[in-house]
Amino acid sequence: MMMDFKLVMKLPRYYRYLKEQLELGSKYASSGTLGKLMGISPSQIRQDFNRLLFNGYHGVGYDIVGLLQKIEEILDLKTPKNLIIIGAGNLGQTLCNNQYLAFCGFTIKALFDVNPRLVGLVIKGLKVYDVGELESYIIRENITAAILSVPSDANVMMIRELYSFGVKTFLNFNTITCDLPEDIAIENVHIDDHLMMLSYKNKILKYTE
Amino acid sequence: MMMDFKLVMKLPRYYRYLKEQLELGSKYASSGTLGKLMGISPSQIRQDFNRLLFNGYHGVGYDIVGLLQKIEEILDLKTPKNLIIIGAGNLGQTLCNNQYLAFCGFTIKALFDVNPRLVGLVIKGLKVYDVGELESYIIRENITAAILSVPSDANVMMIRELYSFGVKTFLNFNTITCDLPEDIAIENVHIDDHLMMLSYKNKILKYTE
DNA sequence: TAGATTGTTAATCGATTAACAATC
DNA sequence: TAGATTGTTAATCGATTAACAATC
Repeated sequence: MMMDFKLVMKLPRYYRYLKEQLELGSKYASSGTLGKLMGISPSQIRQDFNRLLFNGYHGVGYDIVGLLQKIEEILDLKTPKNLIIIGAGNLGQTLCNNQYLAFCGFTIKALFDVNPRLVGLVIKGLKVYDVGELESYIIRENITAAILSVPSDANVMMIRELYSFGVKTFLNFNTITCDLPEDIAIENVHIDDHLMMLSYKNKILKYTE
Repeated sequence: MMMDFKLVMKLPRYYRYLKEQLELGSKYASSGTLGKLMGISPSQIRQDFNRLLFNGYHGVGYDIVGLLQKIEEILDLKTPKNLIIIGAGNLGQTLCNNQYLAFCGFTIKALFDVNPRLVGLVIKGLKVYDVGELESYIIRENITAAILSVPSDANVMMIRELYSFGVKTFLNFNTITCDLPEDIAIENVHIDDHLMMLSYKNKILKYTE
């Protein structure tokens, strides 16, 4: 069964709210209470969970743990995936601390950089290698995913190189304007878009008060 | 006239593609070519631009510069806004280099941190102040926006404090589960959601090849 | 049992697409 | 003029909401 992408895109948000409810001590979440928390209608929640083929209990609600597991399964969060971070600058170092990487099944194996001053360092227990060692390292350590935290002018070249070494899954922070191969899994974090929306929200706030 | 939020949310993406076309030397973009580039239908583009009250030229297309200006106006990108960064760690330092901040009208005025080792430093030409100086600085320098790059446990407290000093516009990188005041403009960057989607895309790629 | 909430069908709403006359 | 593309109306599609019998 192929899951509708638009539904899948909603799952991380559901996951966050459900996790919170669990941590607050709830065992079940009803579409009513969850809907109020998330600002969506109970109907929509029931429709969505139905499409996940996940059943609740009449008069009670949905089992939170089961639902979290269901989402973990769909998103494949519990399958281990070896990942490297390209670029050991500030952003790369920030990501070394990210707790969600491990939570989503990504194990950071190493950092890579072109800067000889950074190569050889150990950051948060992770070695920084020269990008020249990428190919052998990727094959040796079975790397399947990479985070790009390099300057934008080096970004696409780096993706192409990694792709040629067999890495096809990328978390990307730069705007990409050219075409990439079809068989790539790329997730883009568009900080620029967020800043534009921040500007808009700031404006609306200013004009409504 | 109130602009539909769902339409506004599409604008940053339109903006990126239009900017690219301009830089490649085009003066006009037709709904056909733009649609092919963006993977959406020409009809949808014409409908959207119509709703922006922006007219094209029959047989030619839409004036790119004019359209960019229209979007800049709606998103209020050209109004100067004074911003501070809370947290001078790796993420805070990364953001000091961000070119889009200035582009969206945000001027970084200073950094703030609790760590005495960082206070007093100058990073990318920006002074790092102690958080104790927040109130006076915000009033003196007319700060209206802040980026939160602090550990998640300090995040909400920091927002509340800044809010009490009059700052109501925030770029936030942590998951917030509690309620915040109504009159806040907050834009959340959910790295955790992106990582979950990356995991899903990785899975789909694996199963389709 | 009474109360609460699900599961599911049907109705509504909004967004996307199709179509084509109008226009440069 | 012929060709291209817009502007706009109508048709379609999908997602959201409403409603309520079924169920625990």
